[in-house]
Amino acid sequence: MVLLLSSRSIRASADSGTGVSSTRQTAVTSRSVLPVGTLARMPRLSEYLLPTEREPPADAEALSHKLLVRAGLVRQVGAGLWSWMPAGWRAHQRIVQIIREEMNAIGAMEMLMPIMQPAELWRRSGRYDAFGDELFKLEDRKQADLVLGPTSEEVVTTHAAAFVRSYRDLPKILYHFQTKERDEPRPRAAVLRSREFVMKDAYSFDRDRAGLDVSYEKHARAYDRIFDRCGLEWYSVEADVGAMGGFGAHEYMAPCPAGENDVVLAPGYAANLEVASAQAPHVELPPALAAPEEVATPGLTTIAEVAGALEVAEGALLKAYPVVLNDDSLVLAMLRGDHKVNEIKLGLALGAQFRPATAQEIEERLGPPGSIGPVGAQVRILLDDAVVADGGGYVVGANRPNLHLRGVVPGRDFAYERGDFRTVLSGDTVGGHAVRIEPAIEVGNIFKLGTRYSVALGANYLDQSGSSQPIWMGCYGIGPARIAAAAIEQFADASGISWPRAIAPFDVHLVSLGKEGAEERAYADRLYEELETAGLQTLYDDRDAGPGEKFADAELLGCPLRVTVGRRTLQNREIEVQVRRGQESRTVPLDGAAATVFDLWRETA
RNA sequence: CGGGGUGUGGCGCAGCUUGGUAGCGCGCUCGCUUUGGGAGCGAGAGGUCCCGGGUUCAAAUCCCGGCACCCCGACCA
Repeated sequence: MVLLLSSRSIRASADSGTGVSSTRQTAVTSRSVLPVGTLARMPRLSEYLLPTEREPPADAEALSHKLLVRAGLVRQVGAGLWSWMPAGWRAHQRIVQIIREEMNAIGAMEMLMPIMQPAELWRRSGRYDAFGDELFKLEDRKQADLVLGPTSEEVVTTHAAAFVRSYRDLPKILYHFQTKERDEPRPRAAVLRSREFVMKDAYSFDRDRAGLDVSYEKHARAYDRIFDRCGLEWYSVEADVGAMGGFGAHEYMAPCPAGENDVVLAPGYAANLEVASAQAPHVELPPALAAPEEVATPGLTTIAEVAGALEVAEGALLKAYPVVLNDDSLVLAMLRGDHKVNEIKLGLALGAQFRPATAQEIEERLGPPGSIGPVGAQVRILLDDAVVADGGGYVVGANRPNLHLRGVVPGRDFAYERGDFRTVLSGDTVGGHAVRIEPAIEVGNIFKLGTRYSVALGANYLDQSGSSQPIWMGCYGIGPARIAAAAIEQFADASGISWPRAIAPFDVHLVSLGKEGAEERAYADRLYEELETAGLQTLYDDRDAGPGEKFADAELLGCPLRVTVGRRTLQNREIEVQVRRGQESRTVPLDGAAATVFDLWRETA
């Protein structure tokens, strides 16, 4: 019953005040099928705009891109600019409604802030420059600087500064669904990464860090419910707090082939590859020598070449990664030859911003690039945790041309600090379990901002002792379009999309076979009314088209149930119901069909 | 920003090397037939060949410049 009610509330919001429904009503009325004044109904396909295509666009790569276009859900306007077609927008709106309900359930208040924002706010927060070229900038007729908001921290914090006076005004959670504008360097895969997209962004305001933790937890629970209700396969992972600083962050990831992030997974463990840590498998080392021994490696500069020539595992080499910090000091990061530097983790390990050293800096301070190493180097050395000192000897660069050293023992032959800054590899372990790494798309994130914006924009309150304190903030985003794309990626099959029930454009795709005026049509017309009355949002394919075309379109669009009214089953006073996910069909009696279909619908995923 | 690629009817493509008045499949319109897996026959409509300049008697085709879009990488709340 709860499901029924919620589906009705979605329908009401999806249909109110749209041009589509009024156009449809006019069309329907002119056909004298429904009396004037009847509640807006679900569409008949003969009157609906569902521009399906037999072939995907030539430039589409990702499955969700191909299917979104083929199923008539989106159309491209420009690079990273997409229109949602009516059926696609219905799916999007259902996702929005789920998010809205769960946000409201944690006491968040929906509002709306403008896309266009004064540049001044962004200058005050420091992000006018920090955001870089991704920020759309423009001028109005008075030459005042404006930006198109990629997000709304500045605006919402400004409001908080104006409205929050006392600790009694806190906590608060505000959110909106608003179009975001980002001049992405590389839009891709239709709505997966676009330059303009709708985002739900929420902002929490608390008295202190403990309060922020509570708001953050509320969002984490709301997000769990949102992604579950959307029918996605998902997990939350610890995330990099990034350039924005902050006190903690989680990303909500939906695994799918077109995903842009790599996620490291093991039982009880999930992390973005950017920050993941794991145990590396042991590597066989040649025995340590009494002292490092020079070995000629003429012309050999890569790990593979040196390892091959010396007949040792690549992991028995130590790779040197020289970086220069802000204070111009050079640090030599050393890790196993078979590992790769993770620059985000390296930054965390160094506790400082850095850049790779230039060839000239390497030459001047260490030796010839290609055979640099730690022994005798007069620089700070950071040794990766995966480099173990268990009696074996490593091969390292000698800081002289065409020479390496072997039998090298860290600690004995060079001093070092420890750090974890390598990129986790498939086959590494966490808690004894091998990790797997899979692509995923980020569908949402939660982020403890702290006081960065409140301090910059003067959002303070008076605490119980009457002293002024900055508000503690968190921000929480979700991209409905990405949820739609991820759902398509996760559940599509060879025939097309297979929507999770809760976010499908329609609940039922009703197909009537036989031409206009045939017996099947009369039964289908009646069933259409009954399905609507039962509370099922039904797309009725009443077109004068062949069965193959109708079935193909229904499976492409991917509503949870396809109901077919055709002569073959009608002979036995039955209709056919196909469950889209798995494509299993069954017949059900014509009498009471709507109720049976409703029950079947409730059982779908 | 680096590398690669593509722009020809609504969609997918051929034609370009070797210049000569633009073609195929699907879709669309009309008629008839057909109706449980993108059906058949017939008749049609629809194109500034991305834009600008140049060469030439003649440019989709050759040359120069530009724009747009896609893919890989870098970047990315």
